[in-house]
Amino acid sequence: MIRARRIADVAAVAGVSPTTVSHALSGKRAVSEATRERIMRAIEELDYRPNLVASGLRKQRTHTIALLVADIANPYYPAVARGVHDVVNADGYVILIGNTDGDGDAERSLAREMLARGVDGLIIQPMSSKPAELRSIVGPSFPLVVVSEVDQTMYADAVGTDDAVGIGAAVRHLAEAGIRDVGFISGPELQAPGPGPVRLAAFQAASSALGLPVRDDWIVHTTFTRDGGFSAGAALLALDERPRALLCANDLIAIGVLDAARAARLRVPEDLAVVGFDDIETADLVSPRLTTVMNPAADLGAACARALLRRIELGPDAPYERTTLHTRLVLRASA
Amino acid sequence: MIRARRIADVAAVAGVSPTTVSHALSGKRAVSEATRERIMRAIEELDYRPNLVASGLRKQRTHTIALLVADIANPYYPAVARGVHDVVNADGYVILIGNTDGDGDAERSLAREMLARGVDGLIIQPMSSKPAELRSIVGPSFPLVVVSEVDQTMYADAVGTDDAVGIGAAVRHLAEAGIRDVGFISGPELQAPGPGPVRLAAFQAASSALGLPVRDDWIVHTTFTRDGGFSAGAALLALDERPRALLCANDLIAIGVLDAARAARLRVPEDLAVVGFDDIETADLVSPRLTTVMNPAADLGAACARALLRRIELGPDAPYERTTLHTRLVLRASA
DNA sequence: GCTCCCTTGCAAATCGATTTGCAGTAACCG
DNA sequence: CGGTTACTGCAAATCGATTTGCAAGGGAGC
Repeated sequence: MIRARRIADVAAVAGVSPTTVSHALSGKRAVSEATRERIMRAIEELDYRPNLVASGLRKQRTHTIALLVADIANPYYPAVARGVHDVVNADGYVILIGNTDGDGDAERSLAREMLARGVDGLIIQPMSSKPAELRSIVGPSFPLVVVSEVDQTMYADAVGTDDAVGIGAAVRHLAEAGIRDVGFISGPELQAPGPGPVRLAAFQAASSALGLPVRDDWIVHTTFTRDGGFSAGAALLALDERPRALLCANDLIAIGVLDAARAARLRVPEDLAVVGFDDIETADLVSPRLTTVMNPAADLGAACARALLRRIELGPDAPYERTTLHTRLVLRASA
Repeated sequence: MIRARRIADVAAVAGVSPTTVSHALSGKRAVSEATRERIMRAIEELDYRPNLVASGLRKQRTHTIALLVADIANPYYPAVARGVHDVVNADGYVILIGNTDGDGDAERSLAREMLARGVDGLIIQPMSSKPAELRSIVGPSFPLVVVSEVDQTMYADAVGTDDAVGIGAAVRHLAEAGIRDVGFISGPELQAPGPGPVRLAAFQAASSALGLPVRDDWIVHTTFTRDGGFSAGAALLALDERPRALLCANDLIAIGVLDAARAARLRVPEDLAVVGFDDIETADLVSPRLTTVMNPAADLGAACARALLRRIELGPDAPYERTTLHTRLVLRASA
């Protein structure tokens, strides 16, 4: 087995010390043009690639960042991941990815797992952990970006979307169509500020602002999946008094509701209006095409990545910042 | 700033040497029950977590693997990634992910980038690089799993799907419905054995096996996207003699073809039958529901992960193995 | 010609965990 | 009671790159 090349091998071939090779590569100290030339030729010849594990140990910088999402197989997150990837890759970083399934223990243990591997920063959309907990896990000066609808700049840099704006537009749109009996299907019922509760609160706020009643029995929690939407939707549609419209905390739930409506032989939007959230690609492909709130996933990922790189560069003393991206209602056929 | 705890801190608190702490943790050498107890208490008290960068440097094992896909935002790959994730996570591994966009240079440079970070293995679905090239990059004894429709056990462990079986079933299905004029929309035209060319070849083989003509002007290449499918489909449908059915190298292309058919005011499947490949979730949601070849993405990811872990455990001397997963035709409404 | 500075290079310490060689103690046997 | 074995523990070397302290050599200035 051929051993990987070390910096010492390069130094030997070039006839200099490892120090000089390192300086030639990093530019931390001047190296004569002739020497640098010899070193570069040696590197070429040996196909030398610096060992980033050793370098990471010494420099305490691995050029690796961690991205923790609920479920990469959920259609919303890949776009986020891609946004992150493209921004950080351009700066020579690679991504360690983890799926938490929205579980608080998994979030915390994966965060620790990543930290132990010396990542330079962490991007996470916490579903069950509080930002303060995460901050205490990673330590006070570690680059941490949380995705959150509410301001978290007490604890970390934050990136989020103005979900309330999109939800408000959706409620207003329904009200203008004369629809007052609106239900809401949220995500799992959790303590921490995940997207479900935030969107639910926005729905309640928008409704009362318009003087619309909010019925507790028309507010249900389920998983962020098509199946979850189907069963929650079926339950609501089986009520004696059923809502005339359903707002859903994400598109998968909304698509499940479309299934449920079809199963209940209800016409959409005539009998039941359905509004989703996220505007995943599929939203434009289902029948009827889904009216939904557009959530800029790739932009969000890119913004997170930029916030993280900025923090890595600036160090821990600069004040935390929050970036807010905009949502908007996309009118299609389902409402 | 609070420094992270080192093994020396634990040793000091427990009143032993770092050696003993390491042995207590790894079990490589016996440690008396009393000592182990003290060490564990010290670890608890200090919230010590071993630095995996240092450990990785010494042991040459980072418990990190790399996964290189064409585009994580493409709906097929997240399922693969999830399958890989769940299998390796259970063994304490985390995943470094990279998007190659099917570009050969990106594949090779990302592979090197990952190697420099000391990953214990690499899973890749090469779109433009030959397995032999990849093997030469990673070195002869490095754990490498390639996803490929054709056997690659000359160079690496391989996992693939029997795409020809699914494509054959699709062609036969069309033939049985009396459809002989079939076109094929493949992926980008590349030298290496990506999924596009393989599926195209399977189509040609299946057609001639059934004595069906294959017209070159009904075979086109495009990107693996909905837009690609739309423009390629529109071009084919604008021909004077247009095909009666279109097989597509993936579902996104097929969905784009459905768009094109709608734009050309053709009925599907009456005027044009459309068959996709992959069976992504969206395939069941479009209108008409897409007939497609099911490609077991999560299973594929899991199989890759198992193959890689097996290779890591067995070492380089065991012969390369190939795992083949099965595709099958899913009949829905579009063909 | 002498001093001072600048350039360039090297030896050695460092990052944090692992592992090998060596040794001290206790227990056990005949 | 001498000798062997088993059990524990430590000091030091190691993984590979980076960085600091030191110094040699050459050139410039007076």
